[in-house]
Formats: sequence, C-alpha cells, structure tokens
Amino acid sequence: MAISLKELADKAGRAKSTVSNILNNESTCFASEETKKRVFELARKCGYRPNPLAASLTTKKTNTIGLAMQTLTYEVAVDLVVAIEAQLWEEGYDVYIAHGHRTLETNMLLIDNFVARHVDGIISNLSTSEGEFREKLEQLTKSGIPVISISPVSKTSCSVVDVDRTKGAYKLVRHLISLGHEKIAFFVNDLSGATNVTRFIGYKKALVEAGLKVDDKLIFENSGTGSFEWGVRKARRFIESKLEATAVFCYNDLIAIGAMQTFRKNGLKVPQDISVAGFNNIKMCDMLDVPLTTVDIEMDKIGRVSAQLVIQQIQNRDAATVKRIIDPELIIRASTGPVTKKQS
Amino acid sequence: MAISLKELADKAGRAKSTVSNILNNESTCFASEETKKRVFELARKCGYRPNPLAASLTTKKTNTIGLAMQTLTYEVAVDLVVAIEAQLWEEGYDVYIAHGHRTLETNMLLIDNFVARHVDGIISNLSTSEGEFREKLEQLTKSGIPVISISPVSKTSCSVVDVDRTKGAYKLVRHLISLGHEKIAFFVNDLSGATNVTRFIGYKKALVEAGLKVDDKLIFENSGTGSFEWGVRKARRFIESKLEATAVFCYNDLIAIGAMQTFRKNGLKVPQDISVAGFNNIKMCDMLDVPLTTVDIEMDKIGRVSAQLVIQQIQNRDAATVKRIIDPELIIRASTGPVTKKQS
DNA sequence: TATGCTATAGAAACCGGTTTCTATAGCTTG
DNA sequence: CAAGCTATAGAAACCGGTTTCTATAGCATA
Repeated sequence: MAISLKELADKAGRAKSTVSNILNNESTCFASEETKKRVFELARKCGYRPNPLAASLTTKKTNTIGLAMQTLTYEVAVDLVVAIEAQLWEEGYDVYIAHGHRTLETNMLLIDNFVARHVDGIISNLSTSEGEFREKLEQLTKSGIPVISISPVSKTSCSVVDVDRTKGAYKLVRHLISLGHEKIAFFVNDLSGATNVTRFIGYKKALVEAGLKVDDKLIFENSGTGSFEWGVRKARRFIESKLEATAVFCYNDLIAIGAMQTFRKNGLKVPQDISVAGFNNIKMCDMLDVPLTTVDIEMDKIGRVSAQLVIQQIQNRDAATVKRIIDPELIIRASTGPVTKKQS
Repeated sequence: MAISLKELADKAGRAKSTVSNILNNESTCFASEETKKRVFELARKCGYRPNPLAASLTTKKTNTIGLAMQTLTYEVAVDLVVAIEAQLWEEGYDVYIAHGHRTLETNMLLIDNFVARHVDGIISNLSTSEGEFREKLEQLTKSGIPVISISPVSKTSCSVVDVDRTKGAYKLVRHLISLGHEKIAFFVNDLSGATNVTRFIGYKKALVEAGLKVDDKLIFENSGTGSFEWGVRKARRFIESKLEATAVFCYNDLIAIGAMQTFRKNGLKVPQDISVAGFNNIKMCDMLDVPLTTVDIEMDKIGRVSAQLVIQQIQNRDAATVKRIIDPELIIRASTGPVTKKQS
C-alpha cells in the first residue's frame, strides 16, 4: 500500500538521498527548482508518508511523549490529559498513555517501557515519589530524557509543575475565617499523602495567622479512598461527636459533596448551620442544590504548561529544570456563609 | 546508555544474528545450551532492551494500538479509556491516545496519523460516521489494519462493539410504563445524532407495545451540548408548558440531573410528582439527594471487549469482522416511582 | 588551455534490529 | 575412506529512512 522513499525516488528519477533531502530541507537543499517541484508533486500524488519508525532510527527522535497517570477516573486527571494531549498534538507530538495500577513496581515498569519505546519526553502524574522512583526520574533527566512531574517531588532534579495546594487551602480557610468561623473542621483522608499534607499546612497557617488555635479534635483523618461515601461517613461521625465547629473544609470536592448531603439530610442547613468547602473545583460543584465553595486547581493550565515545558526541554536539552508552581483560585459559592449562631 | 544488539553479541563472542535468534526464539533456536545461557545472562547483566523501532521495521508490528476518542471529558469516555488501556497493557500493547476536536477533518487526520505510525490496530470512539469517514475505516480494515468502532457505524465492514441503546431505552420506558406512567416526556438534544435516534426508537417501541401513543409535544428536542445546564433549561420549558406528563426520560444523566434539580426547585417532588430517568449511569447518579434511575451502559465491559477483539484480529488477520452489541442493564433508583396523581 | 568553483546529484554507510542463506566441524553411516 | 547428517554459528541482505561523503557537468577565471 504505502510507497517507500526508494520507490518514490525511482519514479522521480533521482537517488533516494536526494529526495530525502528535498523533503526534509525544502529551503536549504541544493536540488534544482525543477527537481524539487517534481518530487513534491510526485510525493503528493502517491500519498507518500515517510515511515517515522525508520526515521527515528537515525534521528533519535520519535516525536512521541509518554504520559503516565496514576489514575484516570478522577475528573481532574481527565482535565489534565485533555489539555496535555491537545497541546502536544498541536506541536506535532503523539502521546502514549498509561495509567499506573497503584503499585510502585508497576509505575517503574511504565516508565521503563516509555524509555524502551524511545519517547522524547515523559510527563508523569504518578503519585509515587518514594526514593527508588524519584531516583529513576532523576536519572532519566540526567540521561537526557526530559521528565515533567505533575505532583510534588521534593529535592529532585526533574522539572515539576504543580498547584500550590498550601496556598489554595490557605486562601480557602482565610475566606472561612473572614466569614467569622473560628472552629473549622478538616476532613482529610490520609495525612501521609503528599498532596494532603500541603493542604493541612495551608489550613494551619491561616488559623495561626488569625490567632486561632489548631484543634486536633477538628481534624478528621484516616485513610480512605477520598470518595463521596467517605465524606458521608465522616459527616455522620462529625454530627455524632457534637463538636461546635461551624465550618468544614474537605480535602476534595467529592468528600465535601458527600458531607454536605449528609448534613442536610440530618437537618443541618448549609451554609446557615454549617459551611462546607471542598477542593479541586470539579464540574459537579456547580450542579448541586447548594453549589460548593472550593479551590480551582486549574488542571487544564497545568496540562498546557507541562506540555509546553516538556517540548521546550526536548528542543533545548541543556535547559535548566524548572519548578512551576501555579497559584490556585478560590471559588466562592453558596455552601459557605457567615456564622449565624453564637458560639458557646 | 542503552546497549545495542551488536555490542551484546560482541561481548558474548557471537554474531548478532545468533544472539537475536536466541533472544527471540528461546525454545526453537539451535544454539547450544551453554551459548544460550551466556547470552541470557549477559543480556540481563547489561540491561539489554531491544529497540522496538528497529524491530518493527522488519517485523511490521509495533505492538501499538491507536485509540481515537471523540471526547474525553465525559465520564463514560473515561471508563472506556481506562478499560481499554488496562486490557491492552496486560497483553503487551501500548496505546496512543488522541481525541478528536469535533470536526470530520480532524478525525480523518487522527486516523491517518495512526496509520503513518504503523499502529497494529485502531479503536475508534469517534462519533463521526459520515460517508467519507466510514469509507476510511472500511478501507483500513481491508488493507489489513483491524479497526474496532465503538459507536454505531451502519453498513460497514469494520468491527463494531456497542451498547444496544435501543434496548436500554426500551427497558427504561417499559419500567416507567409498569409504574403506571402513560405520558412520558423525552428530553433529547439532537435526533440527528446516531446514538440519540437509537434511544428514541426504544422509547417509541415501548410506548407502542403498551398501546400508548407517541405524542410529539412530549419530545423536547433541539440541538445542544447535552449538559446539566441544558437539562435545566429543558425542565423550565417543560414546567412552563404545563403538560400532563408524569415522567421524563432524559437521554443522558447530566440532563436528568439538571432537570431533576429544576423540578425540585420549582416545588415538584421527585418521584411523587414527576419521575425522572437518565441514561449512562455515571457515578453522580448515586450521590444525589434523590438517586437517579438510569441505564448502565457498562463502558468498562465495552472497553475490555474492544481491546480483546482488536488483539484477536491482529493475531488472525483474516478473522471475520464482528458486531458485538451489548445488552445494557436497567438501574432502578429513587427518582422513578408509581404515578400518584390522577391523569386528567 | 588548465584550474577551480558552483550547482546538482548520487553512492554508500548507518541506525538497530530480523531473517534467510551459507559454512564448518564433527560425527555417523555405508 | 568418502558421503551425508546434524548441530552450531556466522555472513549478508533487508526494513525505510537520514546523513555524510564523493562525483560530475558546466561555467568563470587566470
């Protein structure tokens, strides 16, 4: 079906090196205008498309990026993929997608596989950042394969693009404080997770700055999936424990949505009796009976930036690695409001 | 960094053809046991990984599948991608992902790009099924590149895996009828869209079978995005038009959710005053104050089947093309209930 | 007229594998 | 002892490009 360079060259009555030159260096090549024209026309007529596999063999470029995702089922992850894919497509790169299956081992395999495929660069949104994995990323960067990590990787030499979740949490909690809230509960599923800690830091910072105390009883932590159901369970426990908190900051939107629904089912009005806020700004926030106040982490922007960055580093191998931490925006909706009842 | 076959062969004191043979045909190759052992050990020690680009050049296989998605931002699309990627990864295939940008032209480019990349097979979830595009898919199938289309492509020679949306709609509407509903509105965004028509057919079939008439006034059709907001608008119009319908069947869940919320905000109780049903069974259905009755289209299953099918057809080039139409399941939740008020 | 430059193009090597075809040593068999 | 196998391995061609290096024709120059 597909015609080869050799065949095309034969038809044009020229050597394949000549034809290759014409096709790749239209402007600088020394072929005569007439020959050029003939070759281009013939190529078009025959629908010639160079075999990128063969080309890669010598050029050492595949015009391919490996995108490793920890998960795809969460909405923000999808926003990321969409933005990355769109941007890379525009720039002429194709993207291999792979999603981790939770274990460090699989994640290592994913990356190795990308390397074996000779991708030009890697964008990793894997959540692993443990020693062995971090080392691998560093090693890749050093060996000339640009790596962009979308997720906090401390003390690493690879580039990082991420959201400043600490700042986001800080902004959110300041907002709650400005509404008069002094006892603000924090629903978080696992403080050992990197992105969770960052939010906790922002939470504490805002409280401390306002002269409020950080009360351990208000931290609802335990490991879980970060799901809607988890939010429901947490909210039940919250109600049972009869705390005086007037606001709840949930580490993600789904949890907030589960919590909010549970509060309302139990006769608590949101935001009159209790303010609820989430994190991430998934589309659902706007579809609720009481729209959810949250922090927009702008995953599409992160995606675009990551894609641009990886291309930049491919084109300029010895460009310095970069940390780009994006400042998220507070989205105020109806689920948070001023304190109405007196605190005892 | 990476060691080549030639270098490995030199270290082993053997010709590269010999080493290649050992590595690829462990069992049938004629090399002496001792040589085999030495080669394997050396390969492991040096971390030898064959360059798949070079190999593909002669084998004509890239162990690569192109996955073309019309959209990625809708939840069912993600379920599909996850299932496909997971299945293909298990079988040793890598997947190129690309998502269309709405136009027929871009979709054609996507496919051409996959072909140029020499993918072993293509899974297409593009919504285009117009003449030119269908022809392209057929042509690929004929030229030996297996294509699985996840979306109705009529009269085509490529394989199709899809949900029987007609049956799903039929089941759903029968359910409503069994609850006593006789006037059932249908919210659909564009009856010229292929998957929308299928639902409409099921809707009509169930009505006709039950001896009920299909009332044009109950069909709320116009083009739109199929979004939550669209459902809100439709529901407002529905309320204004003071129809006597006691149930609404929405062509997707988001629309149903928007509609349901609007009904409730306007004082209509769901399901007491009006039953609402959707289609697709997105996760949100279970998180609502009134969980949504819907049809589960089992995208993960579709994904797995598509992946298996494409591999099957790669391994057996002259396998017949297949149409596999999966029977979706009705999921009954709280948003639909028996008719309570007398119909006038 | 010999020399040298320029414009154009071809030959050949290479990328890193796979595959086919050939070679040889050592043994068995007639 | 010659003929023929068998077991093992190497040589070479090939896949489809890119890149470098060489060749030649035609013209200007000394």
